[in-house]
Amino acid sequence: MRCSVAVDLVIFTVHAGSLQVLLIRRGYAPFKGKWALPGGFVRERETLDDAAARELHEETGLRDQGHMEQLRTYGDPKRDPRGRVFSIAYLALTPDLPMPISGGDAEAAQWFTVEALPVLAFDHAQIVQDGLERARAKLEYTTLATTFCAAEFTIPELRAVYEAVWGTALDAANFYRKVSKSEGFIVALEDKLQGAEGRPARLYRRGKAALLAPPMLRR
Amino acid sequence: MRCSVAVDLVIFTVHAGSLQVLLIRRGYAPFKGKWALPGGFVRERETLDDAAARELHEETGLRDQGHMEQLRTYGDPKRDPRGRVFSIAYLALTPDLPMPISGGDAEAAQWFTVEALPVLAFDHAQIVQDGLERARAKLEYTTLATTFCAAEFTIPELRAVYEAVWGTALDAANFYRKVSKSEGFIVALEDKLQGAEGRPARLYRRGKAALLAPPMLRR
DNA sequence: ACAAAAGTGTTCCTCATACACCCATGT
DNA sequence: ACATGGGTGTATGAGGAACACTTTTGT
Repeated sequence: MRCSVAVDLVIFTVHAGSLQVLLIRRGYAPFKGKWALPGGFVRERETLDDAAARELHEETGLRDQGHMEQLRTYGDPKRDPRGRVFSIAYLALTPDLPMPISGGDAEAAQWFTVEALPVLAFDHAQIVQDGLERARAKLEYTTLATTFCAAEFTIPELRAVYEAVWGTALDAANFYRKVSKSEGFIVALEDKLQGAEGRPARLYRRGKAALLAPPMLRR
Repeated sequence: MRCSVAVDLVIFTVHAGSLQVLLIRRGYAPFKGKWALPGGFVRERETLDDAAARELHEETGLRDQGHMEQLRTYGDPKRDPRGRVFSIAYLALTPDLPMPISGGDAEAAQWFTVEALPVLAFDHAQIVQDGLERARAKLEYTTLATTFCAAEFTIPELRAVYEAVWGTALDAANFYRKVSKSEGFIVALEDKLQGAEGRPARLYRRGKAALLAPPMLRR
């Protein structure tokens, strides 16, 4: 069967207290001028993970930073007007970046708050939705929330990540206890973050644990 | 790029107190004579879900019974000696079936206990492993355990499913309470299962809920 | 001194675990 | 009667939610 295989990326970041996804404006048909997920075709000798990592690097300049995992594959025969195109979607979580590098065949690249997305090309609205659910679920039982933060961060910053991704308010006191007692989640540093209002918060680094035990549950 | 797209199925059932997976013995090269997951190429006008459902029906005779979901996609350039073949793996959970129908290009089809698998073709050992982990995790927070049971089942039978999939013993008393109090998980019937040793157990049917709240946690 | 935000103490409640015990059936 | 396994009662403890309270900074 004639077909092509592409990877598409749902790249999330937390910026200004809200969860944002990176979209590009398409420079060519089909859906020229429409917003879409960054992505591209898989090359001859490339694994899927490599293809996704390459696309992430082209769009954001990131390499070996943040987190990336396969999301799911979309293969409806009518999803692409050019013919049979299978898309393997990846989910990427990145720290708050300066501004996206719009390279390649995109007219522009821009971060959008997930609550206010434009109309998307192909089945990309569905892909973003699936990525959003995966990301929300993963914060519950993994330590991935820290990949949204810089190398050094405070507990209130980490809490802001959870609140942005889940769209809910968390009790600061209980969050503090839970996170600081969870084995291997975060490691305390000596320094404190100065300059902000109120009592300065201690700085932390990511711990080695990948799984959160006990998990952080949302209501 | 020249490539093909296939679906491969990890079909689990619980039989004789142990979790089993359906394998076929390959009738053609490559890996002729080796055990592998059932699967086949996706057709021209077929969605991925349809291709997986078709393969499931060909192998087991099942249609619209049990549960099926996409697992993940495997696309290493060297995973298939014939060339670039992407495989979209599906996870299927079925009730205890009579015997597999060995149709198509397989020499034989057979159920294997997951603890004693033969050497598998391609990267299928990895796929089974991933399916196993997904299935184990899904029993925790969904009601999918009932798809391993017949239409009518007892609570001890349901418990046996959990014990087989997780490979752990559960407290019968606590399991009973938890399962019968969980909203929408199972609905009680009037009948009881006769003929067994000890006090007869009441029969139940699947409830409408898809998610288990609160979840059933393994240690 | 006061506002603001970090961090601590404490109470209440839900739910998991463990295990003793009662119930209904076959032999 | 008694063995077997279904089903119930109940004590204990861990962890989540709520919120009052103390600490540390900037202005």
